Amino acid sequence: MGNGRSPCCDKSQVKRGPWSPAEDMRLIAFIQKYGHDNWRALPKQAGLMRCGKSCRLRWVNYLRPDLKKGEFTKEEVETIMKLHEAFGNKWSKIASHLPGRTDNEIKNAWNTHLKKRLANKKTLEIASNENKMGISIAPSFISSSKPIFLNETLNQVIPTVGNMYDMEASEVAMVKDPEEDLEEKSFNEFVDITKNSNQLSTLVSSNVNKSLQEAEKPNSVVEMPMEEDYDFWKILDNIPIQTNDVQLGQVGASNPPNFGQEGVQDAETKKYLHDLENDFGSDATKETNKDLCVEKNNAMVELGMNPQPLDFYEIIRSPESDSDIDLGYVHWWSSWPQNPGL
DNA sequence: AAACAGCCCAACCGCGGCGAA
DNA sequence: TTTCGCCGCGGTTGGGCTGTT
Repeated sequence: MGNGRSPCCDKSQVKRGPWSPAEDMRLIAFIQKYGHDNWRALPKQAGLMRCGKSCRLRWVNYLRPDLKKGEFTKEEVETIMKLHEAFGNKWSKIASHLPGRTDNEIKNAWNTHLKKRLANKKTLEIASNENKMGISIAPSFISSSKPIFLNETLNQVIPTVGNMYDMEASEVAMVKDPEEDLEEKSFNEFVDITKNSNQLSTLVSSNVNKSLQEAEKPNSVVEMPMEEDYDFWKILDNIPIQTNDVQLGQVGASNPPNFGQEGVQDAETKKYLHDLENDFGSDATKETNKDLCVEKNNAMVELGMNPQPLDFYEIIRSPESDSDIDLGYVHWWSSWPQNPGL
C-alpha cells in the first residue's frame, strides 16, 4: 500500500468499539447545539475520545433524528431492488432515494436478505427461459449435480436449480406462477426478518427497562454507563469545552437540524433519564461542576463566546418544554444493553 | 441445558473524489 | 498544476443473538 495518507487520527488515543450512552448523548447534545461543520475537529470540541469518522458514522447511521427505524416496506424493498439493478452497489445513491434510510442499512439489508431474493428470482428466470425454449431442464440437472451458481456464498444460501429440482420439482411445477410465488415468499421472509429487527429494538428497550427496574429497587446500586467525565456535563449545561486550540463559538450551527416532532417519544427513555436525574441530581451535577465554572467563565471571556442556555433537563423534557432540541427520538441504546453494567 | 453454527448489523478500515491553498 | 486535507463511500469484520442439535 506504499506510504498512503497519514491516519485520520491516532488510533492509540481514540476509543473504538460500541458507543456508550454517554458518548451518544454527548454527540447528540453537541451536534444539536453546534452542528457538524467539521467532523475531524468535532470529537475534540465535543470532548469525545473518538475519531471524526467514527462520530460521523454514528450520527449518520444511528443518531440522526430523521432516520426511519423499523422494517422496510414492500415499496422500499422494490425500490431498492430496482435501484440496485440500475446503480449496482452504489449504496449512498440508492439511499438518497429512500428518505430516512442509510446506505449502511440498505447495504446490510441487501447483503443479508435481498441478494438471496434476487438470486432466487434469477434462478427461476433461467429455469423459466429454458422451459420456454423447449429445453427440458430436468435431465441436465439430474445428470449433472453441478450448481448453476458457482459462487460459494450463494451456494450456501440459495437453492441451486439443481437441488431445487431435487427438492421441490413437483412443487415448482404445480405452482401457477412460481416466480411470483417465490418472490412473494422471499418478500414475506424479508419482512419477517425486518420485523425481527424491530423485535430486537423492543428487546433493547426491555433490557433498558430491566435496568430501570433494577434501579428502582431500594438500596440497589445503580451502575451508570458513564465515564467520570465533567466535560460531558459541561456540554449539557452549556459550559464550553475548553480546548487548547478550538473555539466552540466559531463552530457554525446557525441552522440546527429539525429535531421537532418526528422522533418517537420513548417513555422508557424518559424514565431512564428521569431516574438518571434523580440518582445524580441536577444540583449535584451543577455542584460537581461548580469548581469548573470559573474556568468556564474565563474560557467564555477568552473565547468571546455568548452561549445560549442549553439546559439538559429541558432538552430531555422536550417537546413539552419550549426547547427546540429533542433527544426523545434516540433509541437508547443499541450498543449498551448487552452489557448494561459497563 | 449446553454446545454449536449461522445470521445479523453496528462499527471499522482504506481508498477515491474533491475543494482549497 | 500539484499537494494536502477532509469527507463520504463501499467493503469487511467481529461480537451478540437466535435457532438447531
